[in-house]
Formats: sequence, structure tokens, C-alpha cells
Amino acid sequence: VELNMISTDTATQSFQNASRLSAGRTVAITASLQLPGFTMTFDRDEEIFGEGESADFIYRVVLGAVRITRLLDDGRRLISDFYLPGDVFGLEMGETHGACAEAVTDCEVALVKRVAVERVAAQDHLAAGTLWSLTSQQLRSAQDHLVVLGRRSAAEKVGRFLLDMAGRSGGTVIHLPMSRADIADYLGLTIETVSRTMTQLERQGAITMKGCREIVLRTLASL
Amino acid sequence: VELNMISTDTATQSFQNASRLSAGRTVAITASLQLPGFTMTFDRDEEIFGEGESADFIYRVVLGAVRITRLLDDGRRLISDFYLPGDVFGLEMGETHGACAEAVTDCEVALVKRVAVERVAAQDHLAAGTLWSLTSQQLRSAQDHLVVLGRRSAAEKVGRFLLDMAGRSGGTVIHLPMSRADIADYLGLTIETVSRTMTQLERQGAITMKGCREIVLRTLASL
DNA sequence: CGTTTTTTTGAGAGCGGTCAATGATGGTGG
DNA sequence: CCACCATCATTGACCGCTCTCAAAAAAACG
Repeated sequence: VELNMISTDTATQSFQNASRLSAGRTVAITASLQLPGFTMTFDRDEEIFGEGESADFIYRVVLGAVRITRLLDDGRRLISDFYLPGDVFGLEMGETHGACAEAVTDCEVALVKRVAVERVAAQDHLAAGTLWSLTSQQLRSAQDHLVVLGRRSAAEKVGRFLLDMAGRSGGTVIHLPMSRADIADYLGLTIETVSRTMTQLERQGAITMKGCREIVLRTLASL
Repeated sequence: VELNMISTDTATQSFQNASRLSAGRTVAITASLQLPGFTMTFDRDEEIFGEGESADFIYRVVLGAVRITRLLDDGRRLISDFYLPGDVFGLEMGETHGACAEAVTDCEVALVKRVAVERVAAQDHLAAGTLWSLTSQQLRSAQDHLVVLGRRSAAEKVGRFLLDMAGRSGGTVIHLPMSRADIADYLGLTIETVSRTMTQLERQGAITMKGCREIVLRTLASL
């Protein structure tokens, strides 16, 4: 693995707000793939990269949450994925990004230059395998999302979503970083239906809500 | 690129019906990635690989069409993708297949052993890049599918599907290899809704149908 | 040519979308 | 610290679209 430092200059060429930029350091894309990079912070709803922009970096969530959105021709919005701390994103693209990444909450993101990653992959076939594997995982995750979106009632969609979020946070107590609008655009429902379904699930005793973002799963079977 | 021949013996270990097997020959996964492999033919609705099976091969459609299906817990079926001649599939999996591949029509498929592909990728970083790129393309295709499935009316879903099929066959005259049931499970609709939507599109003048599988696009704007 | 499968068409009901109003939450400035 | 405002979430009433159930028509198959 080569160790060419990414200069902060290079980074500031791409990002106007250099004050949000940490000094260059080693960033772990995965445990087995560490590269020189840097970190940035983004405010809630701030754009991390836009649709059509050239894909110069690969990203890893350090703190907070990130959503991948696509704008449909009729003005609607679809969220194809949420990324939580530890998740890698920006791989799903070719030369230019096919979707837009935004901060769901204030968040911190680690970046490495794509060319640096590709340079390492060209020399280290283990690293190349890691990249392929990561992309493959995301493909499988997208197909899981398809299953949820495919058919199923609103209750099933919301239930699957909550189970998925619980799985990723490793327990039955969930803190949802995203708004109802985000959930709706992720599940192909309206805000109202998501809200109605949540209260319905609570009345059935399947979940308990402390505020609209703190959710405890009770009877997982009924989800 | 190494040239270890895949013995027909190895193949017959995995496939019972060895009569369907062609002799080993060079198979082009892409133009830039050619490997020793063989071809097989499958009857309509025959299983090419099953969910949970170990992913020993990578496939390329030579003739016919292939569908990737997942069975949902409630017995429903979701089709995540259709593959047409030239398309590569079997990449989206890890150690075991996460979905099932079936022949939509009688078809011919070229196979190469996954380990052979990985062996080449380990030595040839161009080949490794090709694999990453192919997987990445499929990820993007899955995300496009998400957009169609996400929301949209039945008319929009069917319209998008027809436009997509037209794009892949390179014209406005489409031959649909798959049944209404397949289309329904791909779009998250019922057979009846697909059928009704098609006749509705024809009445609007958007398409013309010669039988239920020969479709000509007329006014693309209204799709 | 008869049988089976697939597709089309019809009528009715349920679910989620739409529009609209109320209630909660969070951030800002006085 | 509290009042205010903006944003977000919840709830309600109504309508339209798609699913369901059912039957007829068309196509595929031997």
C-alpha cells in the first residue's frame, strides 16, 4: 500500500468551505484498506455531492447519517439508501455520480481520492477484492430494498424498515436520524401514510414511541 | 490471462444434465475479459441456479432471456432483473447466491468458473477493474429499478418498463420474451393491472400491439 | 382438434393518496 | 427564560387507483 499524502490543497480545490476540512490523515475505508485522506463535516441537509458531479472521492460515514437521493422528472424524490457510521458510499457510481448525497443530520465524513484507491487496487489485488466486495454488498442491499419496495402493504414496508434499522443499530431500541419525509421517500409512501402506520403499529403493541424518533420494538413477529 | 482449461468433468459435477453441456471453449465475459468456460442450454422456466446455492460460476446470456427472482416469505415472487443476450449475471452474489436465476425462454448461457475469474483478476488489474465496473453497472441498474418501483402509477411503471426494453433492443419495436406474470412481479403490480394498463396505453395511441408480446412504441412522450 | 395455460375484461372493495386542519417540536431573538 | 415562529408530525375526511375475485377470450401445446 503506497502512502502518498493527499495534500490539503487538492481537497480545497474541490470544496469551497475549507474551514470544515480536517488535516490529511490515514482513513480506513475498511479495516484492510487504509489510505491517506481527510475528514469533513457537513450541516444537516447540506449536499455532500450532487447528481452529475464527477466522482472524485470515496466516502465513509464517521458520525451522523447520509442519504442518497434521486430527483424524479415530476419533482418527486426517491431515497435509495441511508448510510450510518462505518458505511462506505460513493462506490455505486461510474465517472460521474448518478445520484446526490446529502447529510441527514450534522455529520462527519472521511474521504479518500478515488484515483488513489484505484492506484492501490491496481497493485494490491486484496484491495481490489475489497472494493469489488463492497460494491457487491451494496448491490445486494439495493436488491433487498427492491424486495421491500416491490409490493407489500404500508405496514409491511414500515415494519421491514424498522427491523432493518434495528439490525443496523444492533438492538431493539432505535433512534431514527431521518424525518418522516425521508422515510416516506425511501419506502415509496407519503408522509401521512408513514405517520398513520407508525401510530397503528404502536396501537397494536408492535412498537413503543418516545417522541417520533425514539422507537422500541416490542413484538417483532408482527412486523 | 492464463489459459487453464475447465474440464467438462468439473462441470458435470455441478450439473446433472451433462447432455446440455457444450465442450469447453473460450467464453467472453466482456470483450476485454475472455476466459476458458463452456455453454449450457436451459428449457423455459428451468432453474439456472437457486437461492442459497454456492456461487461457483459467472454467467453470460448468449440466447434467450433470464430472470432473477426472490421468493418472499408470503409466497409472492419478486423479479429483480431480466437479462438479455450479452448481459452478464451472477456477479451480484457473495459466497452463495442471494437470489434464484431462471430461464424466461429456452436459452443458452455461457459459464466461467468464479475462481478462474478471481484468479485472473488477482494478476490482471485491468480484468479486476472490469469486474468492479460490471458490478457497479448492475448496482446502478438496480437503483434505476428502485426509481421505477418507488412510486409512480401503474401506467408510469409499465411505460418505463417498455421504454427500458426498447432501449435494450435498440429500437421502438419490442419483442417481450416474458409473460405478464413476470412483468407484474418485476413492477410490483398484478397481472390484471399490467394487462389493463397495456390495453389502456394502446387505446391512448401510445403503443400498438400485435399479439401480447409484440409491441411498437408510438408516442414515447406519453410513456 | 381438444386441452391447458395465459391473457383480457368486468364488477366490487380496500388501501393509500390528496387536501386540509390541528398538534408537537425546535430554534431564534427579545 | 419565555414568547414567537417555522418546521415537522399527526389526525381526519374523501376519493381514486389498484387489488381481489370471477369469468370469458385468446393463445400455446401436444
